[in-house]
Amino acid sequence: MPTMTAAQKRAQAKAEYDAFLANCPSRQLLDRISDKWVALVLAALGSDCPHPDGAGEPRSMRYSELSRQLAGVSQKMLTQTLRSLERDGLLTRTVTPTVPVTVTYELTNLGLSLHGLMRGLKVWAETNMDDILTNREKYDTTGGAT
Amino acid sequence: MPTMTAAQKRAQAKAEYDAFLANCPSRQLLDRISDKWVALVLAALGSDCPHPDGAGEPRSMRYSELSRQLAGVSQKMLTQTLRSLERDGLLTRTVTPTVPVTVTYELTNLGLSLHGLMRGLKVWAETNMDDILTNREKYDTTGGAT
DNA sequence: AGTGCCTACTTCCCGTCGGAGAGTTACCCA
DNA sequence: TGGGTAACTCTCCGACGGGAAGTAGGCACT
Repeated sequence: MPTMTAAQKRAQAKAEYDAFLANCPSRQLLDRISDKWVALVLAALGSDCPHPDGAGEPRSMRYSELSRQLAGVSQKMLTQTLRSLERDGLLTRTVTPTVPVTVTYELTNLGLSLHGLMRGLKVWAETNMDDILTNREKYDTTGGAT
Repeated sequence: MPTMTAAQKRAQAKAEYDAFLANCPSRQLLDRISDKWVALVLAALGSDCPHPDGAGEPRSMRYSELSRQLAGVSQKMLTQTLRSLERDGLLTRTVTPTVPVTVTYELTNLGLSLHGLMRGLKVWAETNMDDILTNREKYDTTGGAT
């Protein structure tokens, strides 16, 4: 690939994002979205469960609502996760000056496109839990006691 | 849930797996698969790229091969990740007593079912990298300097 | 015989990250 | 003035990940 304009190079670079490479930006992105709380936040911010096949529409949720739904998340991690997702443009943060201030979060279109995958992960985990548990038992019994 | 056989309880538990609950086993599973290295290992252990639309067949790879492909992974994390994936029955570990011992890893059917999702994540990251980068710039410029 | 090397780990040290929980701000109402 | 609530923010600390060096054991070369 010798003679090439900058634009062409850029276009090719875009096409060549490869998360397998340590220094590729997409690696950092994959790292960020490969996160328990990111997955759960994105899964939560779609419809609850009405459309198991379709992706589901974005659903705006309040901070406290998310905190309740994602049982066990610390406030620190929830805030931190939401901030990074907002920064990446996956969701929007809206402050409404009500009695005590109300903050709502809602998926953007970009976020919605990830939502499908994340919901897929969640569903996969719930679906294959039994198999996994069985495999673990087998592994621990068979190979565990060397 | 008073009178119930163990089998009934198990059946109900299966139906009620919900990764949103902190104490649900599927939460732990989601936590485990929401991992940078897990995602990359699973993505790597499918065909390289020949069938961008189809999932791709499982491809057995050697330890050193994985180590090379997943640039930047520490041996410790690679071993650790592979072990946990083996324990969960997502891949098989095969030791061949060749010159220096050769260890190959290959996806099981269960692993293959996750492979699709992981590849999806990786592709998503590579595809939307530009948007994300743009959003970050915008965010850092707009909201960064309060 | 001894030295070296190769693969696939394992061990140790240490910096960073996540969890727990208390504190803070801002506003309204009694 | 005191209390209550939502959405954080701060602090401490233990656990986890990365880097690098050490290990096993079998062949190959000198």
